[in-house]
Amino acid sequence: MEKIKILVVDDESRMRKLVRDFLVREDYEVLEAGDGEAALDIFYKEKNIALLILDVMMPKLNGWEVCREIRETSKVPIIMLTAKGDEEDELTGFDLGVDEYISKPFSPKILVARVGAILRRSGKTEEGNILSMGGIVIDRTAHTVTVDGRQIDLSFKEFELLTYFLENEGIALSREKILNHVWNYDYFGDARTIDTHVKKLRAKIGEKGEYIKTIWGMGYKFEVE
Amino acid sequence: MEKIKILVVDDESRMRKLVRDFLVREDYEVLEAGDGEAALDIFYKEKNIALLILDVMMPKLNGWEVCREIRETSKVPIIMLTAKGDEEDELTGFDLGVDEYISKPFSPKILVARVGAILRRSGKTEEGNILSMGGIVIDRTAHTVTVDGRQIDLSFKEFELLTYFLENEGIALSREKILNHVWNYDYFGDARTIDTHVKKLRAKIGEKGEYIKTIWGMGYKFEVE
DNA sequence: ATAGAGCGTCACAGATATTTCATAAATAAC
DNA sequence: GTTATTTATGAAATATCTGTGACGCTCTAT
Repeated sequence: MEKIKILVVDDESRMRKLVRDFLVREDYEVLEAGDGEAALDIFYKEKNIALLILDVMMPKLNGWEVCREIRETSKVPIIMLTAKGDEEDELTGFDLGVDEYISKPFSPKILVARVGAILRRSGKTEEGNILSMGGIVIDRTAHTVTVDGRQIDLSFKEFELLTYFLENEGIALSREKILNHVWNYDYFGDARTIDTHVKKLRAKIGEKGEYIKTIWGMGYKFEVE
Repeated sequence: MEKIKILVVDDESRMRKLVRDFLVREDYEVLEAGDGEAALDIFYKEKNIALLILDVMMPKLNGWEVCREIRETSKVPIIMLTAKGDEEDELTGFDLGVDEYISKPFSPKILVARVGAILRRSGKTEEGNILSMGGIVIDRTAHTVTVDGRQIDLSFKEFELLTYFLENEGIALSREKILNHVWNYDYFGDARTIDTHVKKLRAKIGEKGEYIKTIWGMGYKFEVE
């Protein structure tokens, strides 16, 4: 099983190292960025980053700016680090969609505990890695899918696509959005390739295929009635 | 739309009242319990409680015990209130599956912000992507429209057009303006096509079609009497 | 080397939406 | 009231989009 990836962004390498050490001890995989721009680069390039730890004070793009940018396209959990225990800052953060807020200096134990809690909550942790809806069960850890209890074989892309649909139940997804998430964000190909995968997916999940609805002129939507 | 229910548990009624006041102001529905047992009673009896706010120090069952009990059967978000800024307590809490941890004395603003953040995270709050007027509800996220609760099917253009109308309620819109916004800026066709779309829209939304008013010699206006 | 799976592309048919057009109805101006 | 202009309507003509099967490319296991 792959390790859970955490991106730590801080301009002080000493601080990054400190955080990294504690996280690595808990068996996370830690990526580092020294400023906001680098953070965005890594975030978009690297797939499956489970959590961001962002320092507020940084050159180029500060923590809030990175947060805002990321939130345009992703719901990845974000923990903010800030030097002051300033209440206003904290409020700004929650508005932007920050999940946690830890003020320096912090105890590493607290950091680790919060990281654990937040990952547990977002279902990205070893155990609770199951997505289930309308009789479709996706076990991300085992990389298996069952429909009404019967296991079905999906290719890698099909698996990713179905997962993306389940994660966004009830939300209309444009082809572009799907491409950006299931394929690489800089994928430069025919959007119609999605159609083909949707077709196969629908065929493989049988009657549940109806849950994948076509929104004419727009894209698709997964919806369980 | 029903209000979001929050259960506040604290043995000090003064504290409950304080918390309640701030939450009610944010339009949540607040239930109260004065001790752990009462909390469990209410939690199991009442349905759809979206969030628990638990004081740690309470008679009968304390906050940790209530939390453990609840976690046997539910993943409802839990915020813990504790008097001391004790780190050990906080760590205990995260292990038990506490979602947030606020130490007294706290600023009500922070409380409200965290409640908002946690509910947003758990997807219990309807995102602000809903336009509603005079019984017409447009959910941009799901790309659906309901009229008096009944869902209706709209084509892409119809959807865009209706959205544009709702966004500009009470404002007279020239055909040119409509073309520029709903169609492309460089659309190179007959403005009469709007008439056709308006006709269809009116037909599809039934009696509410009267809200789309014709302004003779000028264009249209969406207005709820 | 070969067969097979996965993936992306393409073309075509069928489905659906959009636009245009002719005509009827409504409104304003005189 | 009559005329000129504007809008509503239904139907027909276009345009656009999606579903589908086929094909080729790449990678992997044999």
